[in-house]
Amino acid sequence: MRKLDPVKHEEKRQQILQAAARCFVRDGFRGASTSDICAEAKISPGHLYHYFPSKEAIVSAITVFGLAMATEIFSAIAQGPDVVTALLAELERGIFGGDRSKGTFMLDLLAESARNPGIGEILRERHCEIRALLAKLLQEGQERGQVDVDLDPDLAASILISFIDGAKAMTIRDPGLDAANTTEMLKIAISRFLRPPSNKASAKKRQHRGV
Amino acid sequence: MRKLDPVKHEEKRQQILQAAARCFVRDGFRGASTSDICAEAKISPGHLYHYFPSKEAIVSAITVFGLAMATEIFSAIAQGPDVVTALLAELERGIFGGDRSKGTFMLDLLAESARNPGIGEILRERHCEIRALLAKLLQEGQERGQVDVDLDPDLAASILISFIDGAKAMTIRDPGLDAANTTEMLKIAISRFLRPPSNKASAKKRQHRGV
Amino acid sequence: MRKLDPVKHEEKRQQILQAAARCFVRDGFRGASTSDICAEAKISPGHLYHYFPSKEAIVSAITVFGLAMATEIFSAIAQGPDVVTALLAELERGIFGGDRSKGTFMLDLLAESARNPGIGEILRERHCEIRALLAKLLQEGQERGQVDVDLDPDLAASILISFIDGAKAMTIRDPGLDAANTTEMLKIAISRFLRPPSNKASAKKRQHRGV
Amino acid sequence: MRKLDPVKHEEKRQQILQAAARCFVRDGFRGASTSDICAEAKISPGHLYHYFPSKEAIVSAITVFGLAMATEIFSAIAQGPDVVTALLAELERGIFGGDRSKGTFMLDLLAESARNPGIGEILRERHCEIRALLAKLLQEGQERGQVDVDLDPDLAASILISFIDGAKAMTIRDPGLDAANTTEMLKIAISRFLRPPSNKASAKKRQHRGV
DNA sequence: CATGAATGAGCTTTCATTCAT
DNA sequence: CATGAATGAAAGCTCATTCAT
Repeated sequence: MRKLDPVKHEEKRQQILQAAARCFVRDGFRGASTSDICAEAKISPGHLYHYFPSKEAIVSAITVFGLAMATEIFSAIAQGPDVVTALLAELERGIFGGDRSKGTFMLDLLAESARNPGIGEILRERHCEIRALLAKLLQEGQERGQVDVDLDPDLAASILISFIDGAKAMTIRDPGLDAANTTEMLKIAISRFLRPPSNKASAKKRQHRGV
Repeated sequence: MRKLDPVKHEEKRQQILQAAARCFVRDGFRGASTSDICAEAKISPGHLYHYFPSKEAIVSAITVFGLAMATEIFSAIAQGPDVVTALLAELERGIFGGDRSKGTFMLDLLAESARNPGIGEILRERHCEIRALLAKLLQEGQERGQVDVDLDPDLAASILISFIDGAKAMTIRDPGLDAANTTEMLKIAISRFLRPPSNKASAKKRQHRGV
Repeated sequence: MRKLDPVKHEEKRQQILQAAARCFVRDGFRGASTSDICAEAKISPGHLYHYFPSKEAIVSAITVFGLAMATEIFSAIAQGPDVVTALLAELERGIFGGDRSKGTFMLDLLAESARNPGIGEILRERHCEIRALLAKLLQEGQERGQVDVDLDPDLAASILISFIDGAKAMTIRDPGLDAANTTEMLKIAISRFLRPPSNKASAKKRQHRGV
Repeated sequence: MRKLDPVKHEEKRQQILQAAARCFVRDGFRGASTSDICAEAKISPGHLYHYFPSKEAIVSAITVFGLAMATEIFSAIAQGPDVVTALLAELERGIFGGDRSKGTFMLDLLAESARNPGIGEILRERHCEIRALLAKLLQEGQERGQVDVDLDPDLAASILISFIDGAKAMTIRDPGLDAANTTEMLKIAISRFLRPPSNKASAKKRQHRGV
């Protein structure tokens, strides 16, 4: 009669993780209790510990999951023809569109990562993946002449990711911001940042003059 | 009959606030308990409530204080000759220099602001001040021909602030980043963003083409 | 899958309620702490909140329970042949008999009701029930000629209940009172209050003279 | 310069006591804190202990004071021509008139007396005084033929006081009660209780028949 | 006389976790 | 697999009281 189906087990685990994600997005890692998660997942408190050894483990799993999704999104972006266009689509979709509390969740995750070594390590590992993806994209852009070859792809990727993180903060600091205008301005910033200088020589000169 | 030193009271209040700030920087708003704060401030648990009516009030006061400091820094920046230089100095000093946990604190504050209406309001009010300061700086830059006149100063200011927020996240995502290289790259990003297009006509064209 | 015994849950709830009742009787609503209740019920402090959402809820439940018992007692009284006899039996049993601290509990409940709106509402609702019961009893007495028909049953019932409340205060004011003598005297007071005037005409006259 | 005027000291003590009384009437003995009392009396917490060694002492003093007032009132009553009239005047004034929270205060005091030996003793002592006053009044009534001589004055006095206590409970149980109607009904109850039987012989018979 | 700073025990409540069934 | 009873530490906060000035 008993089913020790590992597939079902994993399925349930995922359901709980989804429920936990909703709680964390809503109330933050500290603000959401295991009780909240159990209620959201419609399971008993004891049962939660059948799938996860601790709340920390849930937080870790969510972190892994959340960043895996980010990686996926960036993978999808990588299909697009143009880095700038792709990044902006992501910015518009993920930050000004729909549920802004996901942005808050990311900030929460970052803050948690800075204090919780376990989470921190996960973040850093996954960040490297994402950065590598973006760096590769930039490199391809450089090869196609769309991106300034003077920019170190890894470092530029880090900066671009920081722009995305910052944009999440922006919606909190100033919720009244117009999405279209802001995206347009971000587009200018990013495209100017990446675009090769019109005059190749000027790039060198600019660095020397320190503008 | 004599009213005993309200100065001393304020002094102690500030001491407690400093202690609370250290706790919040270390453990976050949720992670730090009133007990922790009392221990750090070397006072008894009951005495804390002689100076603050609730933990929330302490969080508010810290938020006000922290953002007032940010405003001050930006006021100081405004003295410098050049927006870009000033912003970069701040980025280098505040983010890569010294105590990076202050960056984490800011992310915590942002996340808290998104969920705690009281804190949110404080943040938004102060953000407006800071943004206005920066916008004025940009406007002056535009008048001096240092900044692209096509950029809306308010919106550009918001974006620049988001870059600073993002940079704080960057140090968490990638603690190994070299400060000098990263600052240099940020300098490129910011200066390219703000710099007037070499050819004035091209600016107009850009808008028409919608690039 | 199986829904585990809601009967057991209710049983434990009742046990805790009994323990709380003992604490409240002993120390009053304010004087008894949740710790006291937990100790009396032999459960851990956290577990109390598995059964009741707050101390206030326990107070409410106890109030409901205590007044339900009072209603029952009055229902039982209503079986007796005679209002006066029944009331006196209750007075003797409940006030001078056994545990006088239950009287104190009732005074506590009354004082709490005056200040705590939630408890107040419960008291008033239940009081109406009890008063109605007693009023019906009086009406039947009037029909049988045992009770003065000039007395408004509702008002007279209120007065009789106030005599019972007052009797509880009496045992505190003067613990040395002899139960038999006092009951006898109360019997006189109540029976004279309710008994139809020997001369029917005099009743009318009394009202005209306003004595 | 320093005034160790014992008169002023006593004056201040009384002021504090008045303030404490207002707090206790409003919030009860347990519900009112020493802080509340200090705020109401406009003194500092430390200063309170210059006049009273503890909160308990304040409660005691208030108890003494409150019951002294009650004694005074009954002394005043004793001037009137008729016990029943006097009692009713007091009932109407003190219970249905003005501030009903004073009734709640009395119930609080009774409950406290049952649990706090110190307060209990004060109550019982003062109660004896009041009862004696009332008993004397009743005795005089008996001598004048206004009161049934078969009633033991002390016991009847106790019962009458219990009616007053009960009336205080009545206003809590049923705040909508009409003062005039209720007073009228109480008048009937009290006057019938005390009034000498129209036929002296019938009194004896009544007791034997057990009506 | 008077202030208000300071204490520390205790309050109600929450929470992550464990255990018996 | 699943429940929910049970725990105990810790949270934020209040309070009567003491002490230095």
